[in-house]
Amino acid sequence: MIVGCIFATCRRSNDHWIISCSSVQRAFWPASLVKPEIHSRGLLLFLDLLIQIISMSLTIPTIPATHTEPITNLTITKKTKPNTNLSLLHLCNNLREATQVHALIIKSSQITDTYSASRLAEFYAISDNGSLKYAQKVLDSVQEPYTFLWNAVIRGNLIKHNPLKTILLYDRMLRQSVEPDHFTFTSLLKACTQLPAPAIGKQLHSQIVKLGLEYSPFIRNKLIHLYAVSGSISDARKLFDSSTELDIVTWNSMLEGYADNTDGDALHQLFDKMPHRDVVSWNTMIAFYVQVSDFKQAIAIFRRMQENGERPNRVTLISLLSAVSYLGALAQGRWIHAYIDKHGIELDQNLGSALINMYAKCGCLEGAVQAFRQTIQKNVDTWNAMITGLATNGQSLKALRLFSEMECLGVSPNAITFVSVLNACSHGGLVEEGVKHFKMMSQKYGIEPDVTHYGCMVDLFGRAGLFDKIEEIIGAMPMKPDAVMWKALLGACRIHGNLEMGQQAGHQLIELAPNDHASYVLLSNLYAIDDKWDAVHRLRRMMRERGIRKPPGCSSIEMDGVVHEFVVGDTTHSRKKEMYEMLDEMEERLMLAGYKPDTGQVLLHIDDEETKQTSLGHHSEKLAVAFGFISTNPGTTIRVVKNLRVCTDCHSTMKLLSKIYGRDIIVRDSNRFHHFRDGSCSCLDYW
DNA sequence: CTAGGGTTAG
Repeated sequence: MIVGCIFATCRRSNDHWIISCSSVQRAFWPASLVKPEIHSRGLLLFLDLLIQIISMSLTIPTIPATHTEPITNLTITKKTKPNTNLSLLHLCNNLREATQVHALIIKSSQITDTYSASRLAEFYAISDNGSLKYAQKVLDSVQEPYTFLWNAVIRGNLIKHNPLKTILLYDRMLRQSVEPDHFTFTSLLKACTQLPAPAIGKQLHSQIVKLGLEYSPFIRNKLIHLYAVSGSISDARKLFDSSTELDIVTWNSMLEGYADNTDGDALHQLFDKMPHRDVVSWNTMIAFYVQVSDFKQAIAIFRRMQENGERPNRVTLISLLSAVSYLGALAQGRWIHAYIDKHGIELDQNLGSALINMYAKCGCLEGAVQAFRQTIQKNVDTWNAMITGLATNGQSLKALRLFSEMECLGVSPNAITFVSVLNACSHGGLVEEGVKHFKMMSQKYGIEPDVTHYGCMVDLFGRAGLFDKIEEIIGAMPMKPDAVMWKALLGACRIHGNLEMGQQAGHQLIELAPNDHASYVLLSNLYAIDDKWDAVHRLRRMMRERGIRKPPGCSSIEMDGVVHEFVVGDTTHSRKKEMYEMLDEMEERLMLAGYKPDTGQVLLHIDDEETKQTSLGHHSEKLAVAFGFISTNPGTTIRVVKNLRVCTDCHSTMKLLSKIYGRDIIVRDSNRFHHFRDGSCSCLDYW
């Protein structure tokens, strides 16, 4: 694109460059190349010209293609006052280069010019190759900094996630009698929202009113957002209602306020009233329903979004994948993956991790591996998602192998990585590996274990029945055990029949999580194994008195993109008759295979042995599997998601069923995955 | 002369 003529001379006057060449030589614009005369002044001028052209501060004359005459003189004019140094700033690729330009600006005394200083400070503050330290230096070095300069540094601190500094800078700005404008306040209010510091926000609001800036739509939207998400939803609404012109951001800010306050009714009302909706509006709705665990509604909103012709973006897809993961709705998850591929959406680290996580939560490791491969730019989150996926799906050794691979590639693990790795060890019964990695995290990577890591160790030792090790680790850790840890211990005591320690753990757990039904149920299960029915009844009574109810067991299975849910003894499904026939057949074949019902964990106080059995036989996961059997071709993998932990009877039943019917059955319970195949389970009968 | 708003996984 750059042009001129062969052996030209380059002259520069105040606001333009002239390239001239002798009339003998023909110059073509814009095809031929420029070769300036090699004398130093001409060369320098020419380089200057090139830089200006690259930084686009020049107006280059266009010459029609029909022009065939030789050109002897070209005049290139400047768009604005030429400022080579500042133009260079935008060509800087790293901080070193920027400081060199900074030096040029100082050398040429340009730094005393407030405009140049501002642009320099802005570059340091905002750009990726910048440095807040240098921005601050520029601010400090200028005799009389003015609003723009302050705004640049303030905004820089906000962008680089330093909201507190942002507000402190504002204080200094006022002391130096620099008047803030609406740009200043938008940054400041955002800082207040991030902190959050609603009280400071209120003070700012009054200053905004004093300065007459309250009618700026930017400021108003930020204020609404701040009030809405920091608990003053009515104040937000007041501002919203008093606004004369509402733009889409105003609506979305208010919408997000209701979402944050989990006020679904107000949210929906507002959403329905919106004159226009954009992708953010829809995303807010979807994220809200994911947040309140109404995943079906989240997907329903997405359907509506599509009907309205709004194209989903990355955020939409991530929220949606999260909903699909919870539901275990693999077909819908696959649809999203196909959508991503079809629209050429690149798997960035977030979307990639969300996709890996979705496949893993649906018990589909092949999909997870594919998504992992497809994510080109992997970060620690990508690796974590894959390691977690392998660990939760019972592929402990593969998880550990992947961890080593990650280390080899020089990716630094973080605290979450170690949660996954330790989980892999505990689920796989790899005590030594677990201990090794537990030590590694602080010794090699300087990551201090938190309560979740200690919890993993309790799980690890608990599974192996090493109760003295557990006491050791609980005694040595610098924090108090949390509910998760007590649950892990209680689980271990149940498996190994350690009534005494289990009792202790159970009571600690009930004290720590008195409103969690699982606390009572786990302890009750422990008692039930030992036939301590008195204790079981006491716990039941305690639950009743405290108004704590065990939610009904509920299992779901996805069929042709529809999620079917079943509860114990469900009789509402349209194919109920076939299902119950299938259940009878299953029971018959189970009996033939030598199955004996395990009634030990029927929590309900049912005396009649036969009723106990029926109640067991109709546990929701069995219904879901029966439905799966009658709805799919032989050999198809059955994937079930359960809201509670699977009981021992269902567990042994599933093992047998997988063998009898020659089917892989994958059950995700509230705690982990069970891949049943050919009579055994990936959890190795420990959960 | 210059700039700016809302949504994101594990």
